[in-house]
Amino acid sequence: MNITFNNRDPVYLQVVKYFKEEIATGKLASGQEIPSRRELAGLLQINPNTAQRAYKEMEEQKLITTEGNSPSRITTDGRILNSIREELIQEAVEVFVQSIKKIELPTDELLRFVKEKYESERARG
Amino acid sequence: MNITFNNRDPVYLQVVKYFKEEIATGKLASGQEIPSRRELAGLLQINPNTAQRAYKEMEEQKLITTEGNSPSRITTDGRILNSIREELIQEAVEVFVQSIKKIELPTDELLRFVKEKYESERARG
DNA sequence: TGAAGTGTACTATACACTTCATACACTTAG
DNA sequence: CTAAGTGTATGAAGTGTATAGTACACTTCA
Repeated sequence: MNITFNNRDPVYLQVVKYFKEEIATGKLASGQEIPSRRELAGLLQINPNTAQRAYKEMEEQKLITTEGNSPSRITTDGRILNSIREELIQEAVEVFVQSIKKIELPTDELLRFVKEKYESERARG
Repeated sequence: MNITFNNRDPVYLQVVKYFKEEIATGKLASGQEIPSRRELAGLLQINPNTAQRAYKEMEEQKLITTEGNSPSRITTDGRILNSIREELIQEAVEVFVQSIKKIELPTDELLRFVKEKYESERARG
């Protein structure tokens, strides 16, 4: 569990995004068990209610499923699993373009900035 | 005054960003007068205190200056004016890269997504 | 059977932040 | 001088999030 919270966004949404990223990168697989609410709360040092809220959000988005009181699992719905990666990318690109478009920067210049920053960031990570 | 507010970010910060964009694109020039707090509030349909807070924020960032109760003006400090554009770009790129880096997308693929979205957006605007 | 763990739900509280309402001192135009 | 407009300051109100505590039905397992 390698996750650091920022103060800007709600914790439960950051948890949701974390799980989406884990799925998108294959670190969490179809049908895989995930920690219980209380266990996750302990791992991340957050309140159990916050963990519950994150899981509830993921249930509604059909990322995970829960039957009775069995441990929750990553969904086995292939369409959803495949769409998560695409969704994360499109969402990030959308937000970025909206935030930058008023500057009226030439396309090649913009791409150069992105390429530079992205590669320097990947070199570290 | 062409500005639409979202519900996610504080209004006063959206106002600040709006002014920065106007400066970065040359629509607001060095030393130019800007509306009074109450006048801006009327134009944007916001509370005068919210306008005040936006102006206060811009004062602190030295984007605008106010002497006595004369109308506030865009700063004439060339270094600041030149840095605003760069700042907006770098900030947007930084946020974008941070939000996307965990997906581990090949660089060329990422650039293709950005290029596509950016150009389709500029075609409309 | 009984204890522990599970998901779920509810209320109450605290805190940070934004926005709103009001007031005050000052300057300027009529 | 008076009235309107200006910038500024202060406290109240509203909103959303996180936390705390409790409760209940259910399953699992010793």
